Amino acid sequence: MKRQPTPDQLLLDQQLCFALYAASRSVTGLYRPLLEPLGLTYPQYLVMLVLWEQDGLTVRELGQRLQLDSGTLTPLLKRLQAAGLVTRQRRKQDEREVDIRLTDAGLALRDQASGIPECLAQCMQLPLDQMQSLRDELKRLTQLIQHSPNED
Amino acid sequence: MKRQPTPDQLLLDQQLCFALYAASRSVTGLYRPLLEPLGLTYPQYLVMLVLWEQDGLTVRELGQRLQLDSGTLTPLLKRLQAAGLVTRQRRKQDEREVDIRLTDAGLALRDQASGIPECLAQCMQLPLDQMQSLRDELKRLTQLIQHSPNED
DNA sequence: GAAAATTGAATTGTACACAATTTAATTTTG
DNA sequence: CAAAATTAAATTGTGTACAATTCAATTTTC
Repeated sequence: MKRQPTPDQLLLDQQLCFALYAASRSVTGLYRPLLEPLGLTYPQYLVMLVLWEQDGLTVRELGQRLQLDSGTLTPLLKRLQAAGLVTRQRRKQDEREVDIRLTDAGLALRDQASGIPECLAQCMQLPLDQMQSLRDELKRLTQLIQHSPNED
Repeated sequence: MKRQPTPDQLLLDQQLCFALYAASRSVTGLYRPLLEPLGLTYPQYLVMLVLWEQDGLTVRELGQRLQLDSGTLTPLLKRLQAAGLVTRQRRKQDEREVDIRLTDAGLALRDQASGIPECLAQCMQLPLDQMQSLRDELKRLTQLIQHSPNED
């Protein structure tokens, strides 16, 4: 009455998906103590990265950049607004769109954040070129998935 | 009065972390339609993978395997219990520990899930050897982070 | 140009993540 | 062996994710 063994493909350690999931949460965990002094969570930090790069985007444009929908972004942006880092305002040209803009405090935070990437590279103990090639492989994978027939 | 440009290291597309975060959510999205017929979410599927491999683990042991804490696992396991896939029972030897065991239905679900890994490999459009090497790089990264002095 | 379709945010509801606290059971120690 | 320390789950509270719906503002179409 011996139970069938689990086929190899269902073993946790074989799964690319779990390796991704675990690595992603691990790296987010590295950011936590670095972002805490800035009063940001990791997804909030991503939104700030986008805005530091290009200010005055709509919720939709932020969502395209980060692959997040309004159900995630709306409450997140309200928290950033409550923290005094961004403003939210309906656009004159099209009142359906909400313009997200950095406040002075939001822009100023960029200087405080500027050391984080280097600090993280240290924490990861991974040579720069390996980090870059891993990053590029992951970007390629994401592209493949999002342009595949299953995801549209 | 031109604003300072954002330094390269703060650009979203430079970030390994964002590549990881986006890839992880993308891949989870591929699972969603495959898991929906089984009535499982992706983290629930991971728990089932562990139990199919080794039944009768405690919450703590599951947490070690998946790197999740009881705050995440307790409600998730209650949902799996409500779905009739697992049982939760205090251990006789040590009543602090809760033993998680597959029901017959939980074990039977393994057969339904057996096609998923292959189906996913197809979806990802990535050669098997590349999937494996990417997986191993990610596992190495996770190891590095978890054994680094910052994470203990 | 008004009805119909589309679009962009917001809202609602479910399910993670994870820090922090609580509770109960077991171990360790004086 | 009893008080103190430790451990394992559960609970509480905050913040994502994301599907689905709603609502208001535009566009399209007849």
